[in-house]
Amino acid sequence: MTDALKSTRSLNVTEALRELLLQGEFDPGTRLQETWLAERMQVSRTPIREALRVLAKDGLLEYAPNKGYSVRRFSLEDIVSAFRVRSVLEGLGCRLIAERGLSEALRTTLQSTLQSGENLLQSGQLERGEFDEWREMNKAFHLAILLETHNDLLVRFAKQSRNIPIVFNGSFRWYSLREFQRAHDHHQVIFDAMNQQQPERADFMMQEHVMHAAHILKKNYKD
Amino acid sequence: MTDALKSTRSLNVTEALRELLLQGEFDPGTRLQETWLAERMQVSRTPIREALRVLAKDGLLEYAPNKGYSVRRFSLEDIVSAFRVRSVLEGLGCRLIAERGLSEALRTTLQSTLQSGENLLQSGQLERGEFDEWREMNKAFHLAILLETHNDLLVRFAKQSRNIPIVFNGSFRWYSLREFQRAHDHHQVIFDAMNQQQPERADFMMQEHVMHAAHILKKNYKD
DNA sequence: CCCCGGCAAATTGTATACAATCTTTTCCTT
DNA sequence: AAGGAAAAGATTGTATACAATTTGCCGGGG
Repeated sequence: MTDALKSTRSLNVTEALRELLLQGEFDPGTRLQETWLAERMQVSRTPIREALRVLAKDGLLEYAPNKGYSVRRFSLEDIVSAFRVRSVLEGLGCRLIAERGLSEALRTTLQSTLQSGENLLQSGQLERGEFDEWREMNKAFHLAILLETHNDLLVRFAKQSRNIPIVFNGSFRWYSLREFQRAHDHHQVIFDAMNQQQPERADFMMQEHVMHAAHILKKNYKD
Repeated sequence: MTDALKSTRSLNVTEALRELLLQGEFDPGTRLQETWLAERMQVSRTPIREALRVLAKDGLLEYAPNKGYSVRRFSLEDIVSAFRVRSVLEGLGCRLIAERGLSEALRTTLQSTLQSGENLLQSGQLERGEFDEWREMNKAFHLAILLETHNDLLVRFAKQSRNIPIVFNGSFRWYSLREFQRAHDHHQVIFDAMNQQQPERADFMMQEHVMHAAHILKKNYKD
């Protein structure tokens, strides 16, 4: 029996709370009281406390001994800094893949995501605010590269660097068709560079790609 | 009164346990039972559980719901991968500093650590296995650069990437005088590159510096 | 001999009681 | 009225009791 999806209240609460924080449900600076959360989540303080500690370690909450947890405030500078870190991490991922060459499996996966991107751009749906498919495609592209590196720490850090409210699911809300096209071009060049075993080019273009997203966010984000 | 150093049992246990793990006190794969740890640490299971969860998030322990925690096994490949990640992170740190130029404070700090390195190389103490001062100097050099970036995520990731047993305090045990000299040369070049605002060179040399340490470890580490 | 229910022991997960610390209010002093 | 100790309340930290789940063991059936 495939029971690999077993869980506990503590883990469930952690993910539920994370989602709330990423959605911006709580204003920055808000103090999160354990009893209040426990009541809201319909569990005791024990799993709440474990969740809070984990989320603080993830940088979403701030903690002071004997005083409790509060929602972290992310300045625009914090967010851009996080993008910069992510850019070198994902850049390294591309470099590692390019050095050893694309596996058949990864080539197939990436070509599939590129095709999805192509289709989405043709359909014109992207102008009507239907971002979900694009988001999914984009996530698949970036994650496939990361996983293929087989570098646990790289994957962990790259994932963690996206755990930021408002930004967590991409800044596509501000993308024009032109921007989607540019992102798609980036994806294609990155694929091409890895496919031709050009580590430097793959690394550089991925950094460019990530930092361009940061640039767009910087232009539109009002704090 | 300076009571900024207040703490809790949970935090103390976390750091104590982390230290034990980094020192290799427990064999990889060992299951860490809460009651056993609680007895050994002279506290109840509550702070133990919080510590275990944090250390699992740090990658030092593995966790399975309803089954508990066990000591993670680090293969040589895992360790080298972690070095590669750290190299690009610290490389980015140097790049950022070099781009904006050295602050007077950082220049002073780094020159001080370089002087310490010079003195240690002259004294010949390094051959007698007195690594503590070198370790301290090295840590000060790397940390000063990271902190000056004011990039929280970068600092957090770079610190976290060193949380690996056996390696956590440098692989100086295998350094010959020649190796210490080379490391010192690297430090000087990195400083020079940042001082002359040469981001590319600073980044590259820091990566070289970190990966050279990985190379030495790879040669000597028996698993 | 193997397998596999199922009971018993051990271990983790959760709730709750109690202790320690922090925060707020009160009320006295100046 | 301002300041500040001291008590009352609220909140976090820790221990422990209880529940749920897993693990080990035993015996019966194939």
